[in-house]
Amino acid sequence: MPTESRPRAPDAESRAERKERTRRAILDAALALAADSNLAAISLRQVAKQVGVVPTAFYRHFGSLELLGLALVDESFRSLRLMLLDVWRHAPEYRDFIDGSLPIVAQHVRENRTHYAFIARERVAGPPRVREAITHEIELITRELSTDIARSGAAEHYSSTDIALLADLIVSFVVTMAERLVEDPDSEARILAQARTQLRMLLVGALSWRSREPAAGAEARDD
Amino acid sequence: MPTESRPRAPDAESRAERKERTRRAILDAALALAADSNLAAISLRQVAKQVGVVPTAFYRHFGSLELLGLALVDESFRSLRLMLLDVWRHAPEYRDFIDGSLPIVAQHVRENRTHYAFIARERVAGPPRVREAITHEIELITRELSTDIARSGAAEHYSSTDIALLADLIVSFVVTMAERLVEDPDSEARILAQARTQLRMLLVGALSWRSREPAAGAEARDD
DNA sequence: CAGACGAGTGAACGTACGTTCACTGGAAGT
DNA sequence: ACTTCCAGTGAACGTACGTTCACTCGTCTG
Repeated sequence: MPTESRPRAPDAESRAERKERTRRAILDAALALAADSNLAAISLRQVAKQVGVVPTAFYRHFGSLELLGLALVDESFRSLRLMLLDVWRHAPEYRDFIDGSLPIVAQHVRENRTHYAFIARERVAGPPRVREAITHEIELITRELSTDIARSGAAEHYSSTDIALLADLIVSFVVTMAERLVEDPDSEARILAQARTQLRMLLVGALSWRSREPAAGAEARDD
Repeated sequence: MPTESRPRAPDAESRAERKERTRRAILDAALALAADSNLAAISLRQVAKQVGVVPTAFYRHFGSLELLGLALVDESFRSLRLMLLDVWRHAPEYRDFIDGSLPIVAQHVRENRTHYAFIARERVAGPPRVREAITHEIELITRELSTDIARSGAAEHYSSTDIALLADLIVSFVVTMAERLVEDPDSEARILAQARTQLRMLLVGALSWRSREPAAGAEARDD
């Protein structure tokens, strides 16, 4: 039996399509409102008004504002992880890692500014469940970076716990950098240039801190 | 002429004293409410209720919630700077710097948890003016750390701009650490131990990243 | 001692909030 | 064709919000 018995109108949307469209509109409206600086906790009614729908309709899609927040966290980190997969795949060498990865991260922040603004805000000021979800996602990324560092063999003389600490150091720094890019998008070039130098300070030093002789590429610097 | 013409009751407060007491109570109540996880923007009425005063009385002390926020930022950073002065005075050597300074910072966070929680939250989620004030204060601290690093001669082969970047790296890291201490006070020991190692990774490496031979104390490590 | 001052009061305003409930009307299922 | 389903409606609820205003009444001042 066919799913739709009367596919008369070719440009018409199915009921499921319309629902998904409204759901997306709610997510986007929530992001847009979260990007505005006023409130950390966004208002259900504001979201509904922006979507052009009555407040009650919200509950057809999300049981509460908190669940909407969790959905946004999920969505934000899904795209972020895709980006990171791409970064790590194309970064076998550390000199390349910094110069190659930072612009990709910056581009992703630029193209998903509302997501990052939401995450940055809710990470410290959101409802507890949302905060926990964000913290957990960042921990997962740190863990993945740890295994990636270990697999790359860049830190042979590191214990596994020290590798984890190094990964945490890098992730924390990038989180801070992303926050700055969100806060002041016009200064992207300056923020990136500074972060490039700082990450090099951090990595070149950290990768040689336990060894007596410099690690591979540690003393290579030409500018 | 005496300020008080009839000092009859010895335990009675002057009008100015009572006003100051209420002002302090408002500041404390606002901090206590900001420590709770619910709202980034605290409510004037909640503050008044906690103080045990009618909402209108608030305006005798602060023109708006934003001005109250700015007062709290001021107060928080005043005590923070006093602590930092103490830290920097007793840290002429870098090995000592880490082991000596981190516990002091941790103690200060522990003893002023509500202040730090307020700053951490409002830094990214507060009203724009409050956010700017916090950013500015942190920049001032970074600048002071820069001059302190330069004066100490620890980074002779650094350009002044690179010293500023190093200082920013350190301050950003400590801000992140403070946020974690606020979020999870029970893990203070673990957070501190990890931060100790990470700061050593960062500093030992960074201080030698431009020089061919290791900087003073860079290779000293015994655990 | 008498008047000015000013911290705190109490009522009232308009607005916005989250959530509930019964409902409508068109698409989906049979 | 007839029924079921369900995204969206609209009114209503109780509560909380920031801000205003005229006021009290103890303290300070001249």
